[in-house]
Amino acid sequence: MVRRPALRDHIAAGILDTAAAVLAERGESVSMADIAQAAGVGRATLYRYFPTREALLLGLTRAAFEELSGRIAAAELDAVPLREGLARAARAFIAAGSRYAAVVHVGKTYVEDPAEFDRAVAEPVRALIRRGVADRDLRADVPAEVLFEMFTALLERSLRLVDAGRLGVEQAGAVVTTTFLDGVAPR
Amino acid sequence: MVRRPALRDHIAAGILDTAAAVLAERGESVSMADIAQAAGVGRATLYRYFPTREALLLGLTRAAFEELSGRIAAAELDAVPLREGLARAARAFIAAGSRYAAVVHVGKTYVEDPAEFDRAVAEPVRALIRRGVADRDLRADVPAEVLFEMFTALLERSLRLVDAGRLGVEQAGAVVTTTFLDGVAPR
DNA sequence: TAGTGATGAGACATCGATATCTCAACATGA
DNA sequence: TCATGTTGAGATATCGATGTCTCATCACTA
Repeated sequence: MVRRPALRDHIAAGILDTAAAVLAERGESVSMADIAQAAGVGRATLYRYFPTREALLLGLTRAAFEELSGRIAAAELDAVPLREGLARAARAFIAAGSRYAAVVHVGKTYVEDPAEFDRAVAEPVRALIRRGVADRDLRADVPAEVLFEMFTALLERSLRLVDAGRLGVEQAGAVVTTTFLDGVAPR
Repeated sequence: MVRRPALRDHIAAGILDTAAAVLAERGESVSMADIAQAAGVGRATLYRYFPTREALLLGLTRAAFEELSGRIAAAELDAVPLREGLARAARAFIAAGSRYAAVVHVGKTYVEDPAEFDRAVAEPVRALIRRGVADRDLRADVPAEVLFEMFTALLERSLRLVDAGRLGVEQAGAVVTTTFLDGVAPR
């Protein structure tokens, strides 16, 4: 049985998806045995695809980076008004789902190139917020960095609610954007 | 040297404070050796005060519960307007500092009585938000549970910024309350 | 100063997780 | 059917962390 490389890649991707879901749900403490069981493969097989735990985490963050950087680039955040940009950014992260959630859990320990990750994923959102402050579309009494942290805080919590089935994908993006910009008190 | 029980308790409290700070900063993966070193005591001494890791985590969540439940009770959230209540709740959690942050990191795994913790700490805030929705002081197009999650998301992120020295204690409470209620776009 | 008790350092056993290896069973293609 | 290659299960070595123990040292007190 000369299994095609494509099939092998497909299986590896499936394992990564499962690993992302398990990591996002139960945190970094999940073992290789846990991941193998969740993915429905033997532990030895898991090691054939990812020779070390580190390799698996690197593959995971790599997949998240590729998904997120692509979506953020496609969102063209610098070409649309602030509100639309924030909505697009929120949808991009929420669409990445547990891939991004897993990276948040694990931290940037296993990101291959943290500077590149920051440049392609976080920085466009930061730039959008800085522009909002400069255009007086955002409060200037709080540093733009703090506004960025508040936005990602809402985003990450919404993502967890989506994964837990407590919030729809469509709603999540809207809740994040409107809460961030307008707050939850009726105007 | 017949050391007084009071002194022993004081040392134990100091160890818990250090453990809370280390856990809040580096997550649940910190070892007993890490905590002992951070607290400036020998590893054997640490085990004399807390015979197991579980005992230490239990002591930690217990201290956080006592601090938080006291502050929440004193805040009398049901006796003040919504905005003031949210501000008081935010200040209560921020004042607890790394004690609360550590519990967030560890989860409720080591909370002695999760139901009691919820009743005395989370539920008063939930009730405040439900009242806000009922009084039409808060948006009704999103479940109160989701509003609660957004509030705690902002709160926990602000707490981390305070611990990291990127936000002042006074500012943090104001940022959480105003962002949650009014958003960050100028009205 | 002598005695009591706490401390820190280090040795040690144990446990769980990572990582490696072998082997029997199985699926696919010739 | 046969050969090839993949898989799962289990045995094993290794490693780090937990938890236990001893002992020399030190601080405080009588």
